[in-house]
Amino acid sequence: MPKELSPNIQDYLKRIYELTRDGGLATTSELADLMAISPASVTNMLQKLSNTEPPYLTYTKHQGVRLTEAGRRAALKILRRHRLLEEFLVAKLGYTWDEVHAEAEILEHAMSPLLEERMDAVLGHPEFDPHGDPIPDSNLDIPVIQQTSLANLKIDQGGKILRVPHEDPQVLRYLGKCGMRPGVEIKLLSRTPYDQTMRLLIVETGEEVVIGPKLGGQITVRVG
Amino acid sequence: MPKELSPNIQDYLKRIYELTRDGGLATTSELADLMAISPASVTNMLQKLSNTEPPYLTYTKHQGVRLTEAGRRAALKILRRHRLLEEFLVAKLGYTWDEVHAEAEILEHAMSPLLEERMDAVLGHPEFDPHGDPIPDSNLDIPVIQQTSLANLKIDQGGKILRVPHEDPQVLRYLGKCGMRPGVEIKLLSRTPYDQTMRLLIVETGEEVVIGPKLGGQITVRVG
DNA sequence: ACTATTATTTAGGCTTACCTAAAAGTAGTC
DNA sequence: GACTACTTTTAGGTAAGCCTAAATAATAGT
Repeated sequence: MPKELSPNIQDYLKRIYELTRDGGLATTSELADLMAISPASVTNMLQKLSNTEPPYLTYTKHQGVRLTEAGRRAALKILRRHRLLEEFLVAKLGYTWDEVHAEAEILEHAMSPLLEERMDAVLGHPEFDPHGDPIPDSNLDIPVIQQTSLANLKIDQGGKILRVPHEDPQVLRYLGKCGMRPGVEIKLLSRTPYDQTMRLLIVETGEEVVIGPKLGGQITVRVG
Repeated sequence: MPKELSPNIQDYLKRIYELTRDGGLATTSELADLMAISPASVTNMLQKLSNTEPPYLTYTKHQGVRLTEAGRRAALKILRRHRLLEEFLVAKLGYTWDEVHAEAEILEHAMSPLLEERMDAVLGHPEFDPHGDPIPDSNLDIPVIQQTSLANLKIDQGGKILRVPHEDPQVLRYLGKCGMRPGVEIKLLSRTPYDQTMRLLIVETGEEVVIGPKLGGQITVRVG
């Protein structure tokens, strides 16, 4: 019986999950940065979490960490709550997509299994949150969709925006105002040679949008 | 600018508020009992909370505590969140009145002012929670209603149940099954001489209910 | 009024999770 | 291969909030 993890630990696991989605390792300083705490504190916690039974992560000194299966499941559990909450806040309480992240970040740790279940039910078991991020189902399975980064689009290629996985409210408000929301059809008009800045057409409105490569690189689309 | 109080401290203040609603003092052991922690821990916290600037309570060694105005306001803030949450869970997420207390107890500490405001709005600024307890408004004013304990009813006197302020799910399920819910009209049929057990008529259904003096003493009614 | 019981406080410790400062390891450049 | 710069770890410390055990104050019974 895995005992109840502290909110702190849940946060560490969630962050590590996010940092290692590419299959690589997460480093001490990446984590320290992301969580706005000192590297020393991170080292301590990583050591602790790799010496539990079962261990939540595999940790190699000076190299980095990755989650074990136990760690991954714990991370997905929180991620499910987080994304369900975001969807709930938008769908039922009139939040905008830039307001939900910070709120969910706190509420996710105060959420009982019953509440999770009820929210899931009244939302009709949603598959995606307001940013288009997939919500793991109650078995922690994640819907898989064929997707690619906006940065991979070819000139004149169109697609539908799937995910805008930013957390910064300012960024989200800006993107929202441009029409860069999940579900929106876009087409790549041109790309500047040197810095890869993209000029896009919002198909519905005919509006044109300019997006830098850094912002655009994280937005994912389904081409076609 | 009063700094952000920790969940722990908020809980202490809320408990003390509840214990001193009769105007008296709360004692160390009452608090220790209620919070299921040792008396020594309570003493520590009481000393701490009476030495802040501003102090949240006035504490006299070996006598007891009561809240200051700052303490009372902090307590009401939490109480508002707690009761709004209870109402929200019942009205919007299909909870029963015996399930909401424990859930709200945790969520109340994770609730932002924005969330409080949105819940209040979608509920239409409710005045009472599912147990009939009054919800302080956003100025922390509490609706006043003329009420008396069920224990004060005279034989053959009728009234409408206003509050059933129990927390124990078992008790609430029992009372609910009997029809003892806020809003229900009842009439006192008889009272046993020695222990004051009450026999009541649920007016709507014509059903009869027997309630001990301890349970009944906490239920409040509006007579007439 | 005195003693037994009960309630409360003091004293000293533990755990979690953070910190800073100093030591040690890793990597890139000459 | 050695020097510098950077990252990471170790060591030692702090604050919150809980604990137990021992000391002290209040209360109640005779």
